[in-house]
Amino acid sequence: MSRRAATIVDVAKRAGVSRTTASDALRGHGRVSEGTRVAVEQAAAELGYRPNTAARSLRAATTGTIGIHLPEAMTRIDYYLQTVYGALEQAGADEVDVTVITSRRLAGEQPPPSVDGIILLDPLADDPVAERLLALDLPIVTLERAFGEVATGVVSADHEGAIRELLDHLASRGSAAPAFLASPAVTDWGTRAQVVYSAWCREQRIQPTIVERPFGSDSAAYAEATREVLAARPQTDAFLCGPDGSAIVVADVLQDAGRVVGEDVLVAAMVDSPALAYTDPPVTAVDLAPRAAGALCVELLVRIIRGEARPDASVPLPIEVRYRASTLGR
Amino acid sequence: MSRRAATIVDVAKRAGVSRTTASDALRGHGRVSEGTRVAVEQAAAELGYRPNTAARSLRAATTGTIGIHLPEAMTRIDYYLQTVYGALEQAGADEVDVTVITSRRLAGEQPPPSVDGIILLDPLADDPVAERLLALDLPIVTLERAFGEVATGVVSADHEGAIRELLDHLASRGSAAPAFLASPAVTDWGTRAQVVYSAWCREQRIQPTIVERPFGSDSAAYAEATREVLAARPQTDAFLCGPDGSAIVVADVLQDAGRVVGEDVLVAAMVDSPALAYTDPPVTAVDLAPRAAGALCVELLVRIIRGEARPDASVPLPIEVRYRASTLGR
DNA sequence: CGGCGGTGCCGGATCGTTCCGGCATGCCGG
DNA sequence: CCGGCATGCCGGAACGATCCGGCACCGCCG
Repeated sequence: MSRRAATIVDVAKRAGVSRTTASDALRGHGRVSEGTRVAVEQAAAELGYRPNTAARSLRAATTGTIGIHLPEAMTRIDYYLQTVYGALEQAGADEVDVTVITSRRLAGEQPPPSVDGIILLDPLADDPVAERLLALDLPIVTLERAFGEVATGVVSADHEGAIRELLDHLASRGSAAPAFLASPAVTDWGTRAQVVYSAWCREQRIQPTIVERPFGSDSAAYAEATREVLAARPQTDAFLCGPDGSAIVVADVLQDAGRVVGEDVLVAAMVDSPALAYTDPPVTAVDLAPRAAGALCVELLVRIIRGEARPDASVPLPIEVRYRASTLGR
Repeated sequence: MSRRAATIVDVAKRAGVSRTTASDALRGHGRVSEGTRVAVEQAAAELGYRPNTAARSLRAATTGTIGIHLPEAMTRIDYYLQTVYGALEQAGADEVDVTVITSRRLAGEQPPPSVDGIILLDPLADDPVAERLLALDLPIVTLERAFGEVATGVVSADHEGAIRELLDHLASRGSAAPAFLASPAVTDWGTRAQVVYSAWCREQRIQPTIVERPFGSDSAAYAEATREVLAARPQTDAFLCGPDGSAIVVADVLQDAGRVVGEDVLVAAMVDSPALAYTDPPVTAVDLAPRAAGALCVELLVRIIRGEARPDASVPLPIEVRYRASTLGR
């Protein structure tokens, strides 16, 4: 804005040394006497010197920035937004910057942003953007889904275990016919959930009831799905709600239909959110620990970039069921 | 990862021209014959050439990246997360990258990320991070609050009008003693809300009832605040809920206390969210259009950076009250 | 035929930082 | 007194893309 920013040469001149010495002094490299170091530091402070990141990146062939991508449909889903913030916090601690790569950003002719590595949040099975990012030949960490062909770090949780825990819990609370409002199989998580539910029903010799709605559907779609289940299978005595935000709608529809949630019908959510603890009744849900998920992704990616972890390392994400009145009664 | 990335020189060699010609051909500058241009483009495609952003930035003294900062306490608040995503979407359209600057990122010794401009989301009155960013002497756009000393672009909504509309609405639905669960005066928005509520009460000759909780409080705090109001002023017949997420809690506490929301007590929220449309009853709220807010900030900042808008330009953000059963009855 | 303007292409320099190697200086031990 | 070595500092080069100015060539016109 005002005038040209100070460069290392300006600092060097002011301290009466060469640019090399100034650089060494500030960076703590090479051999520099104590007095010189102090003089350079003072000169830098006086000039408000800030190293030019572009020059540094050019020289170092590194950017100090990582990219994080989340599928288009997910930008309205609280879970993913939380994940991104978990990542941002960890990135602050690891001293790297984060550029969020939206699908739109990669749609045009523009070259992809230059980053040292990329995090893919639960990539959709056929996401063309994820494909393009994989092709960049950079260190990659994915949340949940490992790609077969390319070696990528993976952070993943034991969703199977959590979902089984929920289903067992519903059964132990007397449910004989739990229905499943499924998230489509376009995410690894969604796919695994469907597989687990089916397997569990088979083991329990229970007739499965699955109703599915597209990813990122609105509340109306979930309401309608609930009514569909009630109409088709009136004996349904529990709902396992997959999509983020669907449980509130399901509970609402059930109450309107005269059912008492927590008493004659149970509701459990596969994705916890702050709201679920304050609905009436509060809803049992799996805390997917999105903040931790984001943080772990960054941590792993940074270690891979720094060569401290194998590029195909795997990190577990602890998740937990929060039991609430919707499955426990009042 | 594999081998060295292709540079413009590699492209030039392969196309049998000089690096200048190659650059001109790809960039559409200078004078290049059609045949040469095609040859260069093909060579670039074959080599998977991607221009080095650092080098380009160094040369151009520009980064093609903007920073967006939101106060620490707000990273758990859906409204701001949505705003960030609105900004990201617009940034994709404007072909700029976005680095999210967390407070933590600026806490250490690390130099701030180099960006062409910065967006400050509703900066807290005394946020040291915001101060540091302002000192960078870059184009700045703020959401809501204009800083006196520094010329910054501003995107702002008519919150006063919206809050007055809510209060008038409550009064027209029979409320004689609306209480205000206030967000603290650490944001411009919070401050303006308190001023409007007080002024409105004075005009209506109504005794104001304000209860305030710190920014980013949890649900328990809002629940306790609600009970505090009920105890102190039992004649309270309406709640105006400031903090994002507080309305659900307030409504819940009121129901537990035997009040019927929408009938003998009204609830209105100053911040809409998807959940509010699906609580029981749905809650009247101001749609603050966070996505649009973020998009407008980016649009304005980009125009300022490109010299197409004055650095102290001001852009209005349209917001709207969504009327629902919590103030309309069933 | 000489000059002139246009076309197509190119070399050098530049952005700011960092690193490699080297040059003085001074000290010490043999 | 001299060789060896450590210390403190510095110049040149390199990272990759871009821009300025210039050069060679061609055709055309007077």
